[in-house]
Amino acid sequence: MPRKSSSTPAAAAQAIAQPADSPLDSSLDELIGYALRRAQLKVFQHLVSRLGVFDLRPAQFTALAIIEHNPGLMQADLARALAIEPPQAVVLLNKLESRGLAVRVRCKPDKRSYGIFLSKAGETLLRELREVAAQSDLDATAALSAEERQQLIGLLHKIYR
Amino acid sequence: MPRKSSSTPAAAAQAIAQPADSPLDSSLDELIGYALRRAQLKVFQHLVSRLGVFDLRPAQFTALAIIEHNPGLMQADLARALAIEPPQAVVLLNKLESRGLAVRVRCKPDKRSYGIFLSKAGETLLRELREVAAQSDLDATAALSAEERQQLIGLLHKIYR
DNA sequence: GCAGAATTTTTATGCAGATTAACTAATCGG
DNA sequence: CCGATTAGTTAATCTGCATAAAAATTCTGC
Repeated sequence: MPRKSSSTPAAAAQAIAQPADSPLDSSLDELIGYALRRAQLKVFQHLVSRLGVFDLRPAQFTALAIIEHNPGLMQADLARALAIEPPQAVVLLNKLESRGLAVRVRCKPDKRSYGIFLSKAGETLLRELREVAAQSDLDATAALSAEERQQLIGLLHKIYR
Repeated sequence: MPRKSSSTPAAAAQAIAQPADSPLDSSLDELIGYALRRAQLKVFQHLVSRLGVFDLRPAQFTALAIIEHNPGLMQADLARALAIEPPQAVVLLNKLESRGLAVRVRCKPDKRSYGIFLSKAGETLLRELREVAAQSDLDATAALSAEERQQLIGLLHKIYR
C-alpha cells in the first residue's frame, strides 16, 4: 500500500518543496527563494492543520485579524489588504458571516458599501485563534531559539517592508 | 480608471500578503508564518517574472536542477522530490521534453520506467537559469546585506531540514 | 435636478493547477 | 504461467483565482 505522506488536503505545493523523506537533492539550497519557499510551506501546512480543527483557512484567520484591527472597513479595503480580488472577498465574507463571525452593516452615508465588523463570537474566536497560530508558529520552528526567531522576523520584515 | 496594481498574472496570493500600497494592518506581523509568507511571495513573484522571459515556471526550473543533480532518476522520484503527484510530473516532463530540455530514456532492465536526463540544451539553459535565479534572489532581497542573507539562509535551513 | 460617469458589491464564466480514479504495460513471486 | 504489484499515462473532477459583466447607488457638470 503506497503511503500518503501529507494529511494536508490542499495547501499543496505549487512546487519546489520536497517532503521530509526525499533522498533527492538539487543544489538549490543556497537560493533564498528556494529556502524561503520550503520553510514557508512547512510552517503554512502546520497552520493549515491547526486551523482545520476550526474549519478555517489561513486567509479567513487573516481576514478576522484585519477586520478587528480596522473595524468598519469596506470590502474593497479588505480585498486589498488580503491581496485578493473583490469577488473573492465576497465569498470569504459570506462564509465568515454565515458562521456568525463577522457582520456587514450598510453604510449610512453611502448605501453601496458596507462596514465590516467582527461579531462578539468573532472576537472571541479570534482571541483563541491568535493563540493557536502563535503555538503553531512555535511548533513549526521548534529548531529555532527565541533569539533566532526574532532575528528571522527582523530579516523577513526587511524583505517585504 | 481603476488601477490594477499587480503585473503578475498568476502566482497569486493564496492570501495573506498585502500589496505595497496597502494602508491596512492586522497586527499579524509578529507571526513567523505570516512574515514568511509575505517575504516568500515577494521573492517568488520576482522569480516568476524573471523566468517568464524563458517561458518557464519555478517548478520547471527546479525540475531541471533536480534532474541535473540526479541524472537517470525515475519519474516517481522526480515527483517525490518536487512534492507533486505522478500525473503532474508527466505533464511537467512532457513540456520539458517537447522543448528539448530533458529526455526520457527507456530503462534497459525495467521497461516500465524511464531514466530522465538533461539534454545538452537543457544543461546549457540550466546554467543560465541558475544565474538568473541568483540575480533574482539578490534583487528581491536588496534590502539585505550579504551577511544577512547568509544568516537568513541558515535560519531557514534550520526550519525545514 | 437630471443625464452620464464613476464606484461598490455581486453574479456568472472561464481557466490553470492539482488530485483522484481508472487504464496500460511490464515485472515479480510463486 | 498467473495473480499481484509497480511505473507511467490518461481522463474526469475539484479547487482557487481572475476576468467580465451586471445591479445598485452616488457623484458631477450643466
